[in-house]
Amino acid sequence: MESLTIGQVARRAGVGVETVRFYERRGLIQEPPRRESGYRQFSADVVDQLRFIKRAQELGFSLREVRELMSLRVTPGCNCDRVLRRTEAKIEDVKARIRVLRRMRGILETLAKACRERGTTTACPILAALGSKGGG
Amino acid sequence: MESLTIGQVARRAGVGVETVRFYERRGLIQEPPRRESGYRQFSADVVDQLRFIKRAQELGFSLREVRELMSLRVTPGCNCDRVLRRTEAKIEDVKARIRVLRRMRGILETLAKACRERGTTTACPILAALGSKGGG
DNA sequence: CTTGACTCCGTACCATGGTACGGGGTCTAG
DNA sequence: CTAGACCCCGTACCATGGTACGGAGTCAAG
Repeated sequence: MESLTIGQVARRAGVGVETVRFYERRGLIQEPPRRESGYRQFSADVVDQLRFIKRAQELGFSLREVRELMSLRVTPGCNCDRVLRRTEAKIEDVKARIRVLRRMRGILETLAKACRERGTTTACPILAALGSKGGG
Repeated sequence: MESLTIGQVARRAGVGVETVRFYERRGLIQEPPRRESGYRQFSADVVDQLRFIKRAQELGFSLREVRELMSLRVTPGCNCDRVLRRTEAKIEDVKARIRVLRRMRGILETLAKACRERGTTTACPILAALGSKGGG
């Protein structure tokens, strides 16, 4: 099996070398074996793991959550029920976040609408709603 | 005009004393006049400003953004158009976050469904999707 | 063997949004 | 006058997600 240096996995995954070390410290990727010299020897799988981290982050997961997701992957014997339960919990988590954001969007849209429909002499309804006393 | 101590404005606004000082350092509230002793003398308006900050934060504005909003608020004549534009930008921001989360929810639900329907001898589809190459 | 790119490590630093600590001064009620 | 609550300040600390620095060792090409 060919092994990759930290620079190689970093480039292939599109992250920085320091980021890979950072993820290692945070437990998102396993500590790889080393050469005599101390150089890390990564397997190509780590590139996929790094890409998974990036994707999950883009989807709003914190590194802590990503680590949880990835720890399921490492479980020997693949305890699929536990994986499923965690995934379902994560789905509920995502749904809750969507609900919060939807509420925010609704409020903001109501405010923006009121603002667009205001009379020219009327005070800004957005600022009013946020608690302004009219310019002070 | 009665003046309030930092503890009084903090209690009335429902934030901590340290938080008020923190906002002052960040430029979200003006530096108030002081007594001879150095004690801050806040006007009651600051309580409203602190509540404004809290509400804006709940709507997803960062402190930097809140500071911008407040500087608009202070502008004489209430520059409503600029407030509206920032609010609309924030709406787009929130919408984008919702889209991302919805996509993730879809992916997670697809995985969970496949997992529930898997044959007992089949490898966990969730782990497969996470990039597992067989338990390493 | 030299050169230059790469890697090692610990540590410090950036922004964000605060919270906590410690040693001092102040204010107010009793 | 004293006790206790409050306030002052600077600074350090928490978590999050990295980025940068500097001195040293390593590796591969020429």
